[in-house]
Amino acid sequence: MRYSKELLKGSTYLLILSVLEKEDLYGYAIIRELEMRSEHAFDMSEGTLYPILHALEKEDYLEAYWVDAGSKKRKYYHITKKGLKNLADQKEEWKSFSTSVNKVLNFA
Amino acid sequence: MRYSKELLKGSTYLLILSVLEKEDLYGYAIIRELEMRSEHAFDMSEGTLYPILHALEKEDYLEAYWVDAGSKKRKYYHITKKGLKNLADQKEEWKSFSTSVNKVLNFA
DNA sequence: ATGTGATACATTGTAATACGAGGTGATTAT
DNA sequence: ATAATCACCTCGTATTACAATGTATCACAT
Repeated sequence: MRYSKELLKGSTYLLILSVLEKEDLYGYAIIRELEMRSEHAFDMSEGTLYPILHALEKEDYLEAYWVDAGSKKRKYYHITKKGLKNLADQKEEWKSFSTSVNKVLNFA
Repeated sequence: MRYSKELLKGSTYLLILSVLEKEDLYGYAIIRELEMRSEHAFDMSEGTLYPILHALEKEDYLEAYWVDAGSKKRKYYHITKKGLKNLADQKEEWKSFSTSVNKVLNFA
């Protein structure tokens, strides 16, 4: 990560759901997509991603299905209605949060 | 806090140093100042603030001195040169971080 | 005078977080 | 052949923020 991991805390769920908003992706591809969109600011480790995907699935924000790619197996994740709702909420929260930080920093 | 505490993680050091950039303040006043600047978005608890102040002092980002206010004692904190440098770095990091999040969210 | 809320400092235990380290196995490029 | 990449996973650890709790003073109303 280009950022101190501390600063990143709390935004990973948002980032992952956001990447899955428009298309289903499997774990490894999510990492690549995040790298691309953030221009390598967010190079998430697998040890971070997989547990979060499992947690999001458990909360019914994501649904998983396996797809055969030759002899390899990929686990695709699809965002649910509940997940979309949560994503919208988290986006709002992010906007509000960053606005508040900027106020404190006098960037307003 | 108006935000999930998770989202806030990692920005508290930045927020506190930022409040002390222009003037010395004591713990309780830092909380009030943060509340004011953020329009009550950040209502930091004392259990969060004091340990962080001690940590910032230990790292020589802050210097503390006691001031008598009647029979009450207030512990004022002054930001050091090293602290100002760190604050500048953290501000840059914050700008860069929020830009990257916005890229991923397609707010760009 | 008594109690309540605000002021002002502090510590301790706990849950959540992100990640490094480690593991398995297949595929592709050198 | 063998190194790198792809693709999944788990476990242990350090860090974080906070609720809970404690001490003591002060202002103000009852």
